[in-house]
Amino acid sequence: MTPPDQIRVLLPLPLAEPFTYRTGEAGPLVPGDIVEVPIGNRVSLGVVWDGNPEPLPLAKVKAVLRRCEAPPISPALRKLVDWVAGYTLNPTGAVLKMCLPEPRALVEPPPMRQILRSGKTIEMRASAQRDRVLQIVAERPGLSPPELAEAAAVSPAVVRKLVELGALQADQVPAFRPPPPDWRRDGRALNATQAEAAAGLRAAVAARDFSVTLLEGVTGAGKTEVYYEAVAEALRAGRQVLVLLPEIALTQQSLDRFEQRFGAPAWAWHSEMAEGRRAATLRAIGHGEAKVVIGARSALFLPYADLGLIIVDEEHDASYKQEEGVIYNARDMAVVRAKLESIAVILASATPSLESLHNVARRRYAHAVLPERHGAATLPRIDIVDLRKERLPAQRFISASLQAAIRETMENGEQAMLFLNRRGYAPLTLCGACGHRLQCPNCAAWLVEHKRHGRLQCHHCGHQQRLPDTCPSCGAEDRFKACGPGVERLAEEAAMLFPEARLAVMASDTANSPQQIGEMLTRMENREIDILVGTQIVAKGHHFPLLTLVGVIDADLGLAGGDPRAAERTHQLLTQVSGRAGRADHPGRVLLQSFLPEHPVIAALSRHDNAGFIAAEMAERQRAGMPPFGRLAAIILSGADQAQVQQVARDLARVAPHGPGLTVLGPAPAPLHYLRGRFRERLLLKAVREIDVPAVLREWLSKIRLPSAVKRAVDVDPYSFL
DNA sequence: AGCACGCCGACT
DNA sequence: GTCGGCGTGCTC
Repeated sequence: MTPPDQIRVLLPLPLAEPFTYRTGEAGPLVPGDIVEVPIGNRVSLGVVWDGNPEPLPLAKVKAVLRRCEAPPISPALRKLVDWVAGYTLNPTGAVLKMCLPEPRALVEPPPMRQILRSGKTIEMRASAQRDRVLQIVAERPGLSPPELAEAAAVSPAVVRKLVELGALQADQVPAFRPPPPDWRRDGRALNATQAEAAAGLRAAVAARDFSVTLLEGVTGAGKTEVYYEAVAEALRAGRQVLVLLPEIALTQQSLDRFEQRFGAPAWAWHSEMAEGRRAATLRAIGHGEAKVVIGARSALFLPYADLGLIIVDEEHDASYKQEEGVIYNARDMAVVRAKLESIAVILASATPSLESLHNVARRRYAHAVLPERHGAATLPRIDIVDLRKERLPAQRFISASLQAAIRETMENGEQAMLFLNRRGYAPLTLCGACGHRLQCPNCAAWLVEHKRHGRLQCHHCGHQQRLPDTCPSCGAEDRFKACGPGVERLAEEAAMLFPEARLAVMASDTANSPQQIGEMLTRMENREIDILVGTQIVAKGHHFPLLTLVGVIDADLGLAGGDPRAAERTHQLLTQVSGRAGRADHPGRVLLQSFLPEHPVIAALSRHDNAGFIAAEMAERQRAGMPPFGRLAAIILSGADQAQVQQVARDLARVAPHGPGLTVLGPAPAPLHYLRGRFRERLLLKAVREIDVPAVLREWLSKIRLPSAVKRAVDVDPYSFL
């Protein structure tokens, strides 16, 4: 037996199991306590974990340094960490790291803010900059160093030096704390169906038990207003709410809307936030001060003090899938967390995933449907432009029909949007003399020209280079030809066709911060833009009252490649884009340019036959044993030596599990067979629902020891079926 | 994840 | 002759 003063401590490191420590001077410790422990020759935070330590030679066992004054990690979150680690086949410590992304934040004293006032009169060299700073501080004491530097138009270094010299006096005051949201405020009036759905959601929250509700409603049906009622209910009970969004692009408008509704700001969480802000937010979450968090998928694992409700907005969205490190789907893990916390979760979408619809059909999820559009607006008319009949001139991408529709829209004083899910100028650049294609040195992918940066970019690894003057293959000068359209090129064509139009391009690289996106949306709302050209970033969320025409440049784009999920994805994306057209009393119109008008996806869209498409897709999945009727897991092996990776993949295939309801496909080159300098092979396990896939994977993978040069990633429930 | 240890190329 | 590159392996 292990000595009674030994405990297990999980460290936020990629370690499979907690380590054993002695309680030492730290006194009695219980699971969930945050402690400081020695590891190697440094010090790390860790969490006291459940269970008894494995016996270990006493000499190896070190003592806990101290117990931290921090809110403990709750039993539900500890269970979630263990569960996710087991399900995704990742080290438990790697999952814990997602709960403590800013480890010191929980432990450190509350954030303070430095403010400045005039200090001693001292002998120093005078300068215009210093004089300005001292004058401003005399008039307006209480500014922070960066604010003062900004106000005096000097660099922060000037202010820093004056503090150092004593000419400025710095004081510490508690950082600004936003007031809590007011759940007593009334929201917008709801119609009968909305009110009914809201009542159901309120009841689910008040039940203080696990439940899942799929909230389905077309764009503009008022989903947000309805789930705000559930938020109000959770706030009334004094509990915290997490609202997950698929993209940080949507956070700003979501925050604005929340503040309008509840009279106080929510807390944002996403990976682009500055470190200090993240730390302050994490602290507020852990101490229960942050009542509502609006965030990207990484917000799911944070240590909420008292979580009472999770909302997953746009639940069908592929961005919920984390594709690196611990590979997980935040929507699915939100349901798991809700189960472990015994709370309600709401999945909201205009185009629910087949998984969620299937769970509704199996009566595992409740279903609330908001059928009609809010107000007088009707669904847009969707027409197909058959590009086989209406040929486009070479290197042109806007058909005559679409052009005419844009002209008409502009003459009516309304706005148009052109949708093309491709960033940059052209997806491929080749040499007109020899046909050489400009390719990424680290990936099996073409380099994409971005004219506004004057560079070629790889969209997979971040490689960038200047457009060369001569062809690297044949040396021909100035013979590069752009092939195919990207949004930049589309905007160029639109500008040529409509020289008087005010154009804007919106893609993840032209508008990448919530602020920039917010600005763009405001310009659109204020009618400072006539034609908005955008990638999928414009597909979701926002409503533009005067946008009446949506042109989809290449409706077939997502259908290529043969992935059986492509149909579902494309259908969702195009439904979302189409939903942008027409609001309030302006009927909308959508033109889909397609070479495949008979394709089930395109045909269903033009008939507004959502139900028919879903039914056909479900039947096909069932026939093929694909999700949501069967389970999938992918294993991706990668390494710099292609032959070695292939060998390991074959070895793994040789010991693949077999049995009723189990199939292993592959190995085959992964969809991107060369990425960031590594070759990738993929194996796919397909199983019937009843099979415990992670257990099968664990058993299988334990049979092969990987050479250290070959890395393995496991993707349970992969998003791509290929 | 860090960090140390360890074995092969360009410099004081 | 050393300094230092990053491959490999360990941390209670």
